Amino acid sequence: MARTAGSHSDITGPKVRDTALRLFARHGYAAVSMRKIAGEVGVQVGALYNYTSDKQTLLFSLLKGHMDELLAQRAAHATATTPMARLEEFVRFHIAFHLDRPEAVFISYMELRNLEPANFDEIEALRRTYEDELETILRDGTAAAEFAVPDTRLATFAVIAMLTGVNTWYRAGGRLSSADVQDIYWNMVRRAVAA
Amino acid sequence: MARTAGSHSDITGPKVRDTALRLFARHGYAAVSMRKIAGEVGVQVGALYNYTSDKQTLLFSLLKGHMDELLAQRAAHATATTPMARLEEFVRFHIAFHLDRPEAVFISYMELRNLEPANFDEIEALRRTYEDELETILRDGTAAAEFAVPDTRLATFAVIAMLTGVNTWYRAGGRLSSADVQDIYWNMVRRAVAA
DNA sequence: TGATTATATGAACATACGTTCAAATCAAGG
DNA sequence: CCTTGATTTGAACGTATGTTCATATAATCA
Repeated sequence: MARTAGSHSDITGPKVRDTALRLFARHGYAAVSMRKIAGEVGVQVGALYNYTSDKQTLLFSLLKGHMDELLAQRAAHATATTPMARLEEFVRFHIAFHLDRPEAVFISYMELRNLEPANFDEIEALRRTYEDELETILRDGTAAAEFAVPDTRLATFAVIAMLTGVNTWYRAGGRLSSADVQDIYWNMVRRAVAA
Repeated sequence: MARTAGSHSDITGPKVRDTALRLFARHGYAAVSMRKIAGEVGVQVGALYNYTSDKQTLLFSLLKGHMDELLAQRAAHATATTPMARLEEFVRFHIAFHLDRPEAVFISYMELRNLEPANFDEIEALRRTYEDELETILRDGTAAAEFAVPDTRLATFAVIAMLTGVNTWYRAGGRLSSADVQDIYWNMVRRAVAA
């Protein structure tokens, strides 16, 4: 017996995960059937259930994996000390990370509403943790008079929306590199919040 | 015979449209069945087809109506002359308009991928028209040395993403009014682009 | 090789989908 | 009141959905 156990211990086959990620991003969770995923993997639909307990768990697992990696990589890259340097680091990290995995980013806010409540709450808590890192930077910088931000919570939302928006237009291989985009956006963010 | 004619002339019943808008925004186009819409309207599913030729046309009609109103209202509110004043006017208009109809805004970029190609192209053209208005302002201001924007196309995307992001957190009746939000965001936008 | 375990198949299940249409109901005017 | 036309019903259509499971195949290791 190899059927996957409870939802906490799915070790979904990577090919199933990759295929589901791509199809969910392209057509949306509700519009992609388990049979479509199986077809792209090259397998009959029943075989998918050796790798996930159900479709909802597959979606949740993709979003959870994405958020876990976001927080892990962010922790690994946070080394600066002054608010200004920390903000620049955050901006560059956010753009680089998000441009590297557009599909995971896309479904991670597009398919949130298709999560069952408990799963939704778990993903939202992780997102909140990430946003709080930026807010802390903005608050520290404001306290140190490096930034002039009247409302740190709003500024956090504004900066994150602006940065994540890059994914709506950026295409790898286009006129600009990730580093180019980072330079331009960092310039705008800095001027928007600097004292 | 009263069945709706071709998709160009649907005069969908307002209650059907309102219900569909709300359900599509809450659960997503693919997850909402015609039977669910009918149930909320208080009618059997067959009756819906007196008001729309099919489900896809219903979605398209909602998005088209939203974009048409966006462009019409924008045209009615564009009166300023200097780049700085025009930018402020655009920022305040965008926030006010979007905060007023969060559900229409939500489905208008969330359900784009569920449009058939021809319908998608039509909505995208309207969106592009709107974005071009902002880009023109940024270019004029840069030429007049009022703004310092290295890449007007990127700055356009950045500003629009930042402004539209308001809809992800704003809730009517909360701590801030639409005017408060406009003040705070205009302050950030101005500093991000000003020379 | 033979036994054991891990995967894959193919068919079935109950349910849901978008759409159509004859028949029933309703609204308005003469 | 009766006719005419607009609207709604209720049932049916073919197809698709997520999930299960006995059976068959493939891989692993003694």
